[in-house]
Amino acid sequence: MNLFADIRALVINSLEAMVAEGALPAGLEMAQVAVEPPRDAAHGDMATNAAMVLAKPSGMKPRDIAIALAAHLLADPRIESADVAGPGFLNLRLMPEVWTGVVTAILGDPDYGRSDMGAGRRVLVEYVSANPTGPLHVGHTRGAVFGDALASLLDYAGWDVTREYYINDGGAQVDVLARSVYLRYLEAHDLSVDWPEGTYPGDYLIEVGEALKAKVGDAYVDKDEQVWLQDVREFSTDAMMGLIRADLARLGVVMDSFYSEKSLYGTGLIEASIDDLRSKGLIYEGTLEPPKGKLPDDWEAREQTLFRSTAHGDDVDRPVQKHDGSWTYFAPDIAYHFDKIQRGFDELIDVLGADHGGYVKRMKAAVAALSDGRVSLDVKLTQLVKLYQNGEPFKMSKRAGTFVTLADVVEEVGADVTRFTMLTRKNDAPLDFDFSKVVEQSKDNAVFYVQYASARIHSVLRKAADQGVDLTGAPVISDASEFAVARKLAEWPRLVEIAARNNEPHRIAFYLYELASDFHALWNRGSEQHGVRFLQDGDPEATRGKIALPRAVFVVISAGLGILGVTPVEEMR
RNA sequence: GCUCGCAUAGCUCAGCUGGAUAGAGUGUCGCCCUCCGAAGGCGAAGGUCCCAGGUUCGAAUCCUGGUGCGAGCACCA
Repeated sequence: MNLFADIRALVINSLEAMVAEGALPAGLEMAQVAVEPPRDAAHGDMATNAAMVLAKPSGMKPRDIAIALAAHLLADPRIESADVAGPGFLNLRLMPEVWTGVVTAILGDPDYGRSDMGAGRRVLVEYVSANPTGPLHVGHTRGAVFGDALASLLDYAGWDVTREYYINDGGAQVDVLARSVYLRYLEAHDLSVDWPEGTYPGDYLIEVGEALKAKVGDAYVDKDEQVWLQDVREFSTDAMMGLIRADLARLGVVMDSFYSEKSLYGTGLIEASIDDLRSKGLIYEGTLEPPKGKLPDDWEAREQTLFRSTAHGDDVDRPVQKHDGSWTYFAPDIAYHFDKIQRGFDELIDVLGADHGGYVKRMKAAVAALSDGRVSLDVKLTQLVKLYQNGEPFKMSKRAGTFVTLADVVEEVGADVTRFTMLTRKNDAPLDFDFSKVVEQSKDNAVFYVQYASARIHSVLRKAADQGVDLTGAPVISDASEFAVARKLAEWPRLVEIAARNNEPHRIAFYLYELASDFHALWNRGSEQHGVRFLQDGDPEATRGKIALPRAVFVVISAGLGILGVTPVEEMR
């Protein structure tokens, strides 16, 4: 059930009835008619802009439309009052039974809030996709949490979701990794080595070097690179992906698939994707203009194979082949997205770090060209995470190879706290992550505040059960603070759709905070008004009616936290 | 120089498809525990929604032009 959708349908039906009886002209576009929660609760339960939206196309005054519409709406048993206000808003107040009905509906439907908005369309969410050269760090963590929650959100809203990790195992950085592991391998043989610029001296490679020794013995000692590079490269990337999978597991992130860049080579897929573009007249040999502003010292005009990305909104055309004929990094990316399209996805979402912002236009151009505009690509950029400890910037060691890892963060504060906290900011806003703050038990900390509501609900239900109360009763609500909670619960399905439409899972986190706030207010109301307390001493039947509402709150908190990948707690520790 | 993102209360941030008197936390100042978990609640004060134009019944939101901050700008990924 979606109360806002139901009432909107009622408004539309009423408007159509007005058309039928000649009170409104035929052929009006109703898409802009909205039914929303009013900003100010004093205005009522819901408001519609129908009269204002239709005033111009119908050539009528907003108030006249609103008054006529109000008369129709009042005939519905759910509508208690309909008042014209402001420039032509129609403020609706719903009958108390409607809110009781919302609570009843939630208790009868564990999937309350799920939507079919996605209509089963297939969406691929690509996220993390960190280079397989080391463990995941904080920046990756945000991308992992965001992408995972977004994927869950879209699933909840009716999309057919695939979660995928693109392994950049085809480029030069993997050679660097292999050489670094080789040096650790030599060290494992007690040989002393130099660490040249541009290698990865991280401690996490020590055991990889030792593992390599265990596998091949001294077969690669004092041998030319061409002997061992290919094998060590494969061995190392496998080891790194093992680390990364373990990191993802710590966070509770489970991918549906890992897609290897290397697997693109030798299959003809790169060639096929470029040929596809060529057949559309979008590939040509040419020379790029030098970049404006500061000119690189070694810049010189070179003829390259270029993709005419400007035909699809990019600023300049992009090279897909270097001057020497080898592919640029962009070519396998085109091929990878070509493959996504061929696998039949209707929508693509790439979650990238903000430092990849310059890459967005060309990739959108490629997807638009390859799919002839049929497949959409939305690129979500996650901004930096700044670490703090007690309000002070958290000092990271500058020593090469050491940084704050995902594992460090999760070990320090836990996966639930990490996930929720990283979703309390919009993806494109920088995030301050204070190790002390995020585990603090105060309402300043959204994770705690929401979990506290969950714990209180369980506390009440435990006590009720101890008193022998049947926990399955129908709701009995009457106080304003109870209706406030019910109204907030009614917004849940609508909120899910808004969040999904915008690909913005942070809205779920903010909603849960608001719901928790209304719940805590209700809780305290019980201090003054014993009649609204959940536990009605010596009256099991009354308690039964009162605990229905917190049970419904928990259904929604549980669903919301589920989307964020956070487990609701039953008690605070 | 160009592109993208951001700019909202002292501070940290929300703000839906354009909607009414722009919200929350924090901080400041008042209240509220004989009572289900006070780890909480209620209230007060606090605003040039960066600036200037434009679109329209209506703009924090959309458009144009500025300002400031961040990120990125051929042959690396």
